Amino acid sequence: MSKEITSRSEDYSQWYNDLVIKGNLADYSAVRGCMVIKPYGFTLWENMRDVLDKKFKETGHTNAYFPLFVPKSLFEAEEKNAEGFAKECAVVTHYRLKTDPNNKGKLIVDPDAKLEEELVVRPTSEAIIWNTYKKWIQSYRDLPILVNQWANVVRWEMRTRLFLRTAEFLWQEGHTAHATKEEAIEETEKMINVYADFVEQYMALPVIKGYKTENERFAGAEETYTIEALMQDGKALQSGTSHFLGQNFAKAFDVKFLNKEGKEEYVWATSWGVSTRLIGALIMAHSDDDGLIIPPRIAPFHVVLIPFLQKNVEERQVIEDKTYEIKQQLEAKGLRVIVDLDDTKRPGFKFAEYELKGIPVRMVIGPRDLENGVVEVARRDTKEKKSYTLEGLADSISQLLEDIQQSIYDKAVAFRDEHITKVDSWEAFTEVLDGKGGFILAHWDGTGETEDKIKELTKATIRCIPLGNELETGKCVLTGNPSKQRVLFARAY
RNA sequence: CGGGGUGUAGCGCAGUCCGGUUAGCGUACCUGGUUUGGGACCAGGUGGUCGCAGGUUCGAAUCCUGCCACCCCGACCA
Repeated sequence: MSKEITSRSEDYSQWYNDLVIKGNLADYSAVRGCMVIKPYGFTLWENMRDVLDKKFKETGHTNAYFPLFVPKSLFEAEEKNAEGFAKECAVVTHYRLKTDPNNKGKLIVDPDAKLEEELVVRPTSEAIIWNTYKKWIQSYRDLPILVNQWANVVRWEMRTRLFLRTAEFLWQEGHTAHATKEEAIEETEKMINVYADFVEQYMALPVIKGYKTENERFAGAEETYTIEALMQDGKALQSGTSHFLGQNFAKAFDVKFLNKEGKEEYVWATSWGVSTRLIGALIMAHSDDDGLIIPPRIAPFHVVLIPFLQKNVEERQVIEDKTYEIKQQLEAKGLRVIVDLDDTKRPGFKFAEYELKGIPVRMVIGPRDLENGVVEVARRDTKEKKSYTLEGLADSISQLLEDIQQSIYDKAVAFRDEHITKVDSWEAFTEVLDGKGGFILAHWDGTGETEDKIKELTKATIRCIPLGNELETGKCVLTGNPSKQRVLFARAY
């Protein structure tokens, strides 16, 4: 009806937009390229954030906060990083507005209030953080520094998409400083594993861990690790990255420490981040033509209770009481529950509404059910309906939620596995790309030129060189030059 | 930034080509009633600077000029 959503087969992009908007996660705003994350969407983000934050703390990190603005001179210190972000930076040049003398009631930028030094709105915080770390670090005893910040960043993208690419987005960025290269690399790997575990176990989304080619690497990094997820349209989505920054930032910001031998050395660095983009990944990986499908572990609500309210006041009260009793039982087990008592809407309407919003379990409570000591339970992922006895209900629902979590994951794994194709010829490469899509494992001669050429010809990029990749001699799928291993290609968001 | 499209009630649209009473339809919303196990029905109602700014005209949603925003595709990117 009014909330009808476009089907995936009809228009995948529109389907995605419909889910975000009509599923109540986010909305467009008056600011170009920026979105409003609505309460329902933000609750989802908070749930994700809480799990990640706990994992960061368990791995020894603490939170801090650094400024939104970066003086241009600091920003440009690490050249490669600065160059990489230069063309998408918002820049503050003035600090005051004034009334337009020619047009009362309107404001203009006061030309007399020009900043001596322009401020870059952070697209990422390495510069301001390493400028700070310089003050914190003198000896090996000051290391490691394991800091994370939850923040907003701005990247002035030409083309934006809700959650996937907006001009401003929310993320966390970890920035660590270490005494040795080995320790920094270990940290980089540790954090990509934290991300992979989170995404797989909580978001029910299987990922492929790997490292990026030089072309795809973060500007200023020596090595970039990535987790790559697969969307239902066969395109890959980079879902998190962890960078080994070597001594690049330490050198740029002159951050040295005295080691145990009393010798001065540059500090080794890492940075790692995931963003609200993960919500986009979640939507595109799991949802269907009826709406969102959200894995229970991060869902804003686990269960919606829909009582069938009767006209008769007494009967009505019985149902209502029972509904709240069930709510309490479920909440006592730690479940997040909402009750819908709105009797201006009919049940069918509500069913569709909560399916759209992706609440994992719907429970219907009516007189017919109560007579039999049961409630009707429908799971969102499969739409399967079943009666559950009231006895031990909270336990059986907890178990059901676990089953749903697992089954969403299993489905995504099956889809992902079906969409990893090994190819050995250029014909097969393009055929798979244009046909079933997904990941392609193919030989590559290891040169950036070949990578660029493949991208130019097909829009496919090397998503990563999988961790623990088997070595296997072969011939590059494009050039026929010798290759030591297969790498993972895909078209990507 | 290039190509295409859209902008009229909260949402979805018609009307624009060919200017002419009071700008219409669906839905949502409000009131009352009947309903309620998969998107209810009847009756009555509220809601509009027709994206913005100029211009042409007796008269502009409609014609002209400029601008803005958003969507889709591309280049760029997380």
